[in-house]
Amino acid sequence: MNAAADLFAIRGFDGTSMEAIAQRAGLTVGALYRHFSAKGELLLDVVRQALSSLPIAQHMHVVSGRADLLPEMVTLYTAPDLRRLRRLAIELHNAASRDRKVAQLLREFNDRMASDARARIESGRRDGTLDNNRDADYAARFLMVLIMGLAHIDTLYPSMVADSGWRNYVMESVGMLLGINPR
Amino acid sequence: MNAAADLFAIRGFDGTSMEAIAQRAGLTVGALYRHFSAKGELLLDVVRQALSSLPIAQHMHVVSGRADLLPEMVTLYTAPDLRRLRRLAIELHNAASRDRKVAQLLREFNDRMASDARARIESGRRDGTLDNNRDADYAARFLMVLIMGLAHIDTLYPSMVADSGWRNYVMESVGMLLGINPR
Amino acid sequence: MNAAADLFAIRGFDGTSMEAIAQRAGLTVGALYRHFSAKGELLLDVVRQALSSLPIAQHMHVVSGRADLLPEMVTLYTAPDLRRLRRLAIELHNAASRDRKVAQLLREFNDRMASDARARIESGRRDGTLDNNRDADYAARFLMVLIMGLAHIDTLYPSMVADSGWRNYVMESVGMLLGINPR
Amino acid sequence: MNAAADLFAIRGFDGTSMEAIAQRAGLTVGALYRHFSAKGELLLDVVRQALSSLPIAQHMHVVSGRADLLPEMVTLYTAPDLRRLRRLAIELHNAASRDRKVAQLLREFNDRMASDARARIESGRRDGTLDNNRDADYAARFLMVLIMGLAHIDTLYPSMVADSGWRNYVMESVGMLLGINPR
DNA sequence: AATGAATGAGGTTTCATTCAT
DNA sequence: AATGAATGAAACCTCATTCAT
Repeated sequence: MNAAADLFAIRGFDGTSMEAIAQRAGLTVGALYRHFSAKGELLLDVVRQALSSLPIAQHMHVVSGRADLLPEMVTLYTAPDLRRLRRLAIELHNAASRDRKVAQLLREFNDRMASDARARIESGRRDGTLDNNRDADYAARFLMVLIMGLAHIDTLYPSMVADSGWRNYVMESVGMLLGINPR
Repeated sequence: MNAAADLFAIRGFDGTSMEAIAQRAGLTVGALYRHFSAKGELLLDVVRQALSSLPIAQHMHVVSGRADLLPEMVTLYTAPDLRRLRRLAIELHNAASRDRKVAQLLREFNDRMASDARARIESGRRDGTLDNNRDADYAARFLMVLIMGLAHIDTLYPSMVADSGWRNYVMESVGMLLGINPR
Repeated sequence: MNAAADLFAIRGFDGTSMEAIAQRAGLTVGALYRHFSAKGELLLDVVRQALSSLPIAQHMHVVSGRADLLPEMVTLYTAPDLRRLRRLAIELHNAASRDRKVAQLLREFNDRMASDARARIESGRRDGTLDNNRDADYAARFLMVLIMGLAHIDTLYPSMVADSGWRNYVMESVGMLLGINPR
Repeated sequence: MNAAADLFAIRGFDGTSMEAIAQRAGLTVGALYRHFSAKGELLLDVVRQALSSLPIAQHMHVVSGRADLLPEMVTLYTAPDLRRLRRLAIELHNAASRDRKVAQLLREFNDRMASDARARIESGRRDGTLDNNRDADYAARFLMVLIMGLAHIDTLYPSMVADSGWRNYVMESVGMLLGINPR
């Protein structure tokens, strides 16, 4: 599964052969088929694992409720060492537009993430961390959209990946959008 | 080329056969090869045409300089009838991560777009349309990132596509980020 | 198609690879797929051709109506040089029990054959060639069943294939069953 | 072995995997190989068992010598609940045309059956049950051929399977062929 | 005795590309 | 310029068989 995730991220689903996955995993193709009934099934499993290992998903479980962490959570996606993760995220969307099941998994995941973000925003407003009355649901989804955009940073502006000024700009922008109160 | 663009958007580059393209274009495979020396070449041409037909590119040529149009330009990407365009944009990024030449085309295009946006922002500041001192270059790129995120709206939140509240939210947010002055 | 028919008869459908068919036909596998969309389709076409080339089918078109030819028509199936045809007939039944479409083709064909035989029997009774009142429909089907049994002669009793006494016995038996009048 | 016989009858030899047999038998592939050295060996054993469980074979042992039972013995093969048996019989012939050893088993079996039938016919003539001078050996083999034809009744004329008029017709015909005296 | 993961060879199918016509 | 049959190299998948446990 690790091998598959790697290759799907590097070469895409269509560009990755079962042979290649098997080789990278140190097995034969037949062996692969004992564990995954089809290539599509393997993708599905990779998707499931990838989604739950995504930084936002991790955050959601570990640190609950705090709104002031949202800017950091978004900015996380620009980290230089997450390049593969970004590719995989895009690949997921790609697969989703071709495969019903992947699409559903993705939709469920995104809804869950948006829900969490929204809850944080609403709680932030109650405790005064946030000072902004714009629709919380839209705000939450806007953040997710932004994250998805950031996943393309490597092809859009490769030079930004290592640019700390850019990271600050992103954080600040998210803060503005949500209306985070200075300290 | 139109047929190819359609199919690349719907099924992806790998998922589209030369046979299928020929059929949709109303000719045969052999004829296709008289015009394009290889499938990759065809992709490149499709990319070139697609990039120049993208709404931003159009805007750039037609209406120059005005900063207050930026929110609209971004929001354009959420229109229900541009679904195929969004798919194609993503597919381009996909191709770029596999193909050097596509990657270069895309980089050049994005740089041009960011330049234009930046010029608008700077001009907006001079004439008072914008009231904001944050880095203009980052701002321009941020908009491009956002547009790319919006290209994923169909898989992220299909229900938002026809939601006019959402469109307003996006416009408003872009306005906030740029510091557009209420006229 | 000829190559396929040969091989299906010799090794059966499952035992015949597209590679083998291509080789025998002097082509490559890919070329085969330009003409037949799948192995099953090829089988179907072979079946169609085989059915219409079957001796009974030929007889039906050429010599119509005469009842006194029925014994010969049945006995035909024991001829030494029709071994491949017998194998193919059995293979058809085999395929029919696995594949819906083949089953339907076969059913339609058998019904047509039985109809023809029945018409001959009824006409034979009217003109006095046959002297027997047993149900004509059952009689016609019984002949078809018998033919199918004779298709197994090579595995049942290989030595009978070249035995002219046996051929006479079969003809005589069919005559008895139908009540053919000694001229 | 029972599981194997079932599956061979339903899906054919080639269409049945060792995995499937193991599963249906409630064990694993490895276990299967402890009992049968190869798939072909398993087939051979299934064939042996199937042949000895065939109705004729049973009859032969239980009720010996009587000629007047022959029509019933033949007609037995049209019973609605013997569908699987008919499929298996055909499958045996199929296997025989591919596998030497199966072919030999089948030949021996058929010779034994024909011998028995012939003995009954000859004894029937001596005791006056049968009134017919045609060659007893041919007659016996003709019955076997007929039985084989009846094995195809499900694909030839499915509607006949439950038709009691048809059963009578078959019995009567066999009676005629053998010259059974109305008691 | 039994398990079930692993192998390796083979099967069907697809497809970019070529080429005689 | 166009056709469409043909090629050859892959791709996905299956399966009889083996073998460490």
